[in-house]
Amino acid sequence: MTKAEDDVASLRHKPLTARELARLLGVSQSAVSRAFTPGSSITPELRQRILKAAAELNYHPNAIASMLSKRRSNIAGIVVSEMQNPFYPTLIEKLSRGLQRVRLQSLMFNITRGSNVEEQLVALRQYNVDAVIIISATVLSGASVRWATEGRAAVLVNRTIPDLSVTSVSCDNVEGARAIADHFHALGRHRVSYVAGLAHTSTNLERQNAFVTRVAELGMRLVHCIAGGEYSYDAGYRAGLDIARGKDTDAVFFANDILAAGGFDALTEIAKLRVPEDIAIAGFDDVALTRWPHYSLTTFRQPVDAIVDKTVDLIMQQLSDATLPSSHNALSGELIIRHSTVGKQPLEIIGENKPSPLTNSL
Amino acid sequence: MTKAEDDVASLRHKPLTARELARLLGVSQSAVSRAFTPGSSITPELRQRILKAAAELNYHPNAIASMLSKRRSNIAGIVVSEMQNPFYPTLIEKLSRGLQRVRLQSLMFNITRGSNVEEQLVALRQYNVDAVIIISATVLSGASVRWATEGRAAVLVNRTIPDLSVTSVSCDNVEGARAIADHFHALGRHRVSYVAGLAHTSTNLERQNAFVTRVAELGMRLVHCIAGGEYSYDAGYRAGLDIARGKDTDAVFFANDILAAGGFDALTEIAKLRVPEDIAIAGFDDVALTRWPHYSLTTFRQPVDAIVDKTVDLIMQQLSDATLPSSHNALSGELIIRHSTVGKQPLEIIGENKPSPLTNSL
DNA sequence: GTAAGCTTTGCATCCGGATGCAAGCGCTGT
DNA sequence: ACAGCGCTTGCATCCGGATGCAAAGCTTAC
Repeated sequence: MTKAEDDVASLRHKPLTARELARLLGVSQSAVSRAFTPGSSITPELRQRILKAAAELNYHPNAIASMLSKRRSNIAGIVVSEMQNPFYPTLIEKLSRGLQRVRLQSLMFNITRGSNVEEQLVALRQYNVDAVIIISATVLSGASVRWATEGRAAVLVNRTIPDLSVTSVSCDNVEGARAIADHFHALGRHRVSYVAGLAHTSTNLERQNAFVTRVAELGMRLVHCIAGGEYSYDAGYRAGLDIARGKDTDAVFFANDILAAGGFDALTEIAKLRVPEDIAIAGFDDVALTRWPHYSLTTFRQPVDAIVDKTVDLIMQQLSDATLPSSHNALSGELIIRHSTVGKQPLEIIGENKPSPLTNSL
Repeated sequence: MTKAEDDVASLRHKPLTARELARLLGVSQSAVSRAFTPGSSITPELRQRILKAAAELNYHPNAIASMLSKRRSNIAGIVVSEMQNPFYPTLIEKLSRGLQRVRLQSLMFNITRGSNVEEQLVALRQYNVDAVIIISATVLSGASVRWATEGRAAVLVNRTIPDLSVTSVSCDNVEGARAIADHFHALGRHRVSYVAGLAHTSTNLERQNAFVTRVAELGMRLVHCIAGGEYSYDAGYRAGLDIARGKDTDAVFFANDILAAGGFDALTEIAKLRVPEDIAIAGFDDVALTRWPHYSLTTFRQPVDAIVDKTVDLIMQQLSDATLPSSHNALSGELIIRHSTVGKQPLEIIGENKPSPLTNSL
C-alpha cells in the first residue's frame, strides 16, 4: 500500500507550486499569486516576469488550493436527469459554454433512476459548488431542491416549483401552447387532441392547461387528452394509435417533439392517415429531428440561447448579491410552422424561410 | 465590493468544519477526520459518536480541503465534443454512473467549435482531475491529448491515436464492418456502397477500411464510397441522394445510425426506393432511433455497457498502478438485424426477439 | 506488580494559494 | 534635504482536512 502509493507519487512528477516558482525567481509566493490575480497590486513588469517564467516552466496555479482559500469553487453543479431527450444535450452544451464564458466549470450530476439521488446531492454540497443549475422536469422533490440550493446561487431550468423560492427560467409554455391552439384554429381545425408527457411535471401541466383552455376559448372540441406517461417516442407512438382509433381528431398537439415523432409515425404508417390533410401534428421544443424532411414538424421553438443567457445572468447576479429575490422567468419562444400542419404547398406561400429543409438539422 | 462580499459571506451561513465539530464533542479534529476515513485507526464507539453528531449537525467534510491534502480530487474529467449524436449522451450518462460507483465525480469539458480548447485543457489540469476520459472522435490533436493526459490516468473512448501511448477502449469497428459486409453478402447483395462520417476519425477509418476490404474478399462490387463529411442526418440525406442517382447500389453501409437515418429518408421518400427490396441499409451504433418502427434499422450495436465497465476498470487500474502499460481494447459488439435489410417477413422468421418493436426505444 | 506490546488519541504540520497588514520604496512638494 | 503620500512587496497566517509521530491508554504475560 504505502509502497504502491510511493511509486505513484514518484512517477506522477508533481507540478510546480507557487512557492517553488517564487523561490526560483527570487520573489515571494504572494507575488506569484498576485501575478495571476487580475486587478491585484503588482507592477506590470513583475507580473510579466512571473507570467513569462510560469509559461516557460509550465506552472499553473492549483485550482483546488485556490478554491480552498478563496472559498469559491468556480464550479457550477448541473443536475440533469433526462439526457435521452435530445433537447437536453443541446441545452447542456450551450449552457456549459455559457458558464465557461464567466469562468465557471460544469460539474455534472446525473440523476437517473438507478442512481442514488441522496448521494449525488451530498456530493454536490461537498464540492462546494458556487451555483446549482437544475435541469430536470422530474425526479427531485421540493425538499431535495431546497436542500441542494440552500445558501447558494441556484436556477431551475425548464421547471418551476410553486411553493419554493428558487429562481427559475423556462420557455413560456403558456404562450407556446396557446400559439399551437391558435394555429390549429387558423387552419380551420375543430377537433383537437392533446398528448401529455410526464403528467405531473410543470412543463406538461402548463402546456396542457394553456392548450385546453385556449381550445375551449376558441370553440374547438377537445377530443382526446391522452396521458403519454413519459416524454418518449414510444409513448407518442402509442398515443398516435389511440388517436387513430378514435377517428375523430383533426389536429394533435404533442407535449414535446419526441412524442410527436412517435405519434407521426403511428398516424402515418400504421393508421395510414395523411398529414396534415387528415390530421395536423404539432410538437414542442424544436429539436433537430423536427427539421428532418421525413417529419418536417410544426413546433414551438424554445428560446435556448435566451434561456442559457438568462440563466447565466441570474447566476452571476446571485453570486454578487446574495439577497437577490427569486424570480420566475418565462421566455418567449417562436412558433415554427412546417409541413406537418400546413403541407408542402402552403409552406412556400406562407414563406417558411429556411433556404433548404436540411439546413441546420442534426 | 468589500461590503458586498461581507454581506454574501454573512448570509451564506458557513458550514460546520471538522475543528468546530471536534470542539463541540471535546475531541480532536483528527478524530473527526478519522471517523470519516474508512480503515483508519479509531474505535468504533468514537466513530459512531462522531458520525451521529455529524449527522445531527449536518456536517459534511469539505471535499475541496480533502482534495488539497490528499492530493487526490476524486474527479474524472470527461472531454466531450459531440453531444449531438445521441449515442454520446447515452454513453456519457452510463459512464458517469459507472464512475460514481467508484466514487469519481464527472467534470465535463465540452470541446466544441466555438469553445477554446486550450483554455479547457488548462482548466482540466488546474482542477487536478485524477483521470481523464476523452470521448470525441474529433477535435483534439495528439499533442493536446498527450498534454492533457500526461501523468494521470487516462482513457480514450471510441478513438485511438496510433502513435500515442494512451490507453483506449472502443467497439471493435473491424468486426462490426465485416459483420455488415457479411450480412449484405448473405442477403445476396452484390453492389454495395459505403458512406463515411468524419473522414479522418479512427472510427470512420477502421469501419471504412474493414468494410471495403471485406467487400472485396467476398467478391462484391463497391459502387460508391461517399465522403459524408460529418456524422449528421443531413450528410446522410445528401449521400442517399447521390447513391440514388447512381442507381446501381443494392446495399449501403452508413458509418453511423444518424447518417443512415438521413440516407433512409432520402432513399425512400425522395428516390422512392423500397427498403430493403431495392436497397438494403445498415448503420452503426444502435441508437434509439434504429428501433423506431419508421426506420427499423439494421445496425451494429456498440457494447456500451462493456465499454463503460472496461473504461472504469482501466481507470481504476491506472490509479492504483501508475506503471500500467497502455493498451488498446476493442470490445466485441453485436449485429442487430432489423427490417432495413431483411424486410418485415423474414424478420419474424429469423426470430428478431424483441417482444414489440417499441420496447426499449427512446 | 510491572514491563513489553499494541491500539487509540491528540499535536503539529502540511497541502498550495489568498490576503490583511506593515515594511519598503519612489516620488512630490516645500 | 526631508516629510508625506501612495504604490509594491513580503511576511505571516488562514482556508479545512490529512497524517506522521509521539504520548497516553489498555492488554497481556512474566
